[in-house]
Amino acid sequence: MSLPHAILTALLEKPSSGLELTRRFDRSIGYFWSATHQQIYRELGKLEKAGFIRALPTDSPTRGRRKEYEVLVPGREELGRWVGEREEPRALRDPLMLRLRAAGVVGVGDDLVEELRRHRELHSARLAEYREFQRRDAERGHGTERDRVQALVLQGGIDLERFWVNWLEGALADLAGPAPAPGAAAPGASPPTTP
Amino acid sequence: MSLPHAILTALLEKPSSGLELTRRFDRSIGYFWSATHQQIYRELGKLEKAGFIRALPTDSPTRGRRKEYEVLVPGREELGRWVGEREEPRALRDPLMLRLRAAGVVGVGDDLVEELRRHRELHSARLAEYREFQRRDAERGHGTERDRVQALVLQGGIDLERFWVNWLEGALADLAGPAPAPGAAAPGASPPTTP
DNA sequence: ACCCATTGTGCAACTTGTTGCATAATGGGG
DNA sequence: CCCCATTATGCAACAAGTTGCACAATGGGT
Repeated sequence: MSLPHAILTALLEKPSSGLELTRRFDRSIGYFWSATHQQIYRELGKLEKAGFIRALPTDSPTRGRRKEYEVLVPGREELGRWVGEREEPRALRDPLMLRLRAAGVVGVGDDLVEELRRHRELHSARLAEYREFQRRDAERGHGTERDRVQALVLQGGIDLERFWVNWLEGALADLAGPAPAPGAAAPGASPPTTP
Repeated sequence: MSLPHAILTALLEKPSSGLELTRRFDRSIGYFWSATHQQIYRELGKLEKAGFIRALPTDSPTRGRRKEYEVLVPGREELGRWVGEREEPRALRDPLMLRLRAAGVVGVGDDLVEELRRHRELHSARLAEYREFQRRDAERGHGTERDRVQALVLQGGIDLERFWVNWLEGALADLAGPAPAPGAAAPGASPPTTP
């Protein structure tokens, strides 16, 4: 149950409309918690009904109309409670590693190697982007706890991207190196499982 | 749509029953793709209906009875197709970083610091465990492509755990260092958002 | 005045993942 | 022989996340 709390955090950092939140979830917050606009609108509805947030009062109807939300006291309290909770680290779920493992059984094809390269580039680009954010943040210095914490989280994002780039680099080197069978890549080594 | 392919991979590596699969998903495979037994049984049903796997023939009813599955040719083909697919890296979703960021707004409490320490220990323990696997695997050497690929994936797991340990280490140092306000930890710095 | 791309909100249907529970076979201990 | 813990499969209800689409306002271009 993290999405509502992600939204509360975002709204506390800066009151926003649904679309604005969506945009922010594509940037800073989205680096470690992604969400589609649908999820966000739905959750905003629930949070409002629960009395955790409210839409800034406005005249006229709301449909198709920008609606800005702010966090109410109970919302802030709920967030504080949640921050102190105990929760197990969530089990990793990564399709790329899974595909690599599958390739160990059915054979590593050129497509997969290409895909590994592509991912390396993507992660590399993101790493550069994050580094740029870090550079800009550094100029303003981190005085408040909030600044320091955000810097920590950003550092986490950077380290994580670095992990991916390094690991993919190693994987590509390993796959290209030890078995450069001339001609085409060797398909599965064992005969079909089924008679 | 990764779960069915994770199961196909596991079954190709070694034909198993539902419960066995569940166990294996708690170990090697589960390091990068977790699944509960419910998910697995449901998916086994679907895969069988789709003609990708079959239960080894047996007399007598099946209820409460061990049922072993093996992959059929179409299943292997489907897996091969999937391995070559193009897929975007999945957006990260990590509650711990989220909580830290939330703490930047509502204040970093002792509970959260304790939680960070706990996670560091957990990741540290897992790192040790993976290293042990690696040591054991190294003895048998990696001859086949399959062995080499599994070693790569394991290396990924290790690097990832190492990332966590290091980052948490840094975070704890940073939180403990720069602002050791005597007495209790300072709660939220700014006044409530709402009047 | 009209078109239309953009911004913004939202519903509905679907897939995926989780939780709690029910039920059947099996084999060892008293 | 019966109890019961363990192994094993499974249903049902729910929660979370995704996809596709619909619709309303706005503002610039022509």
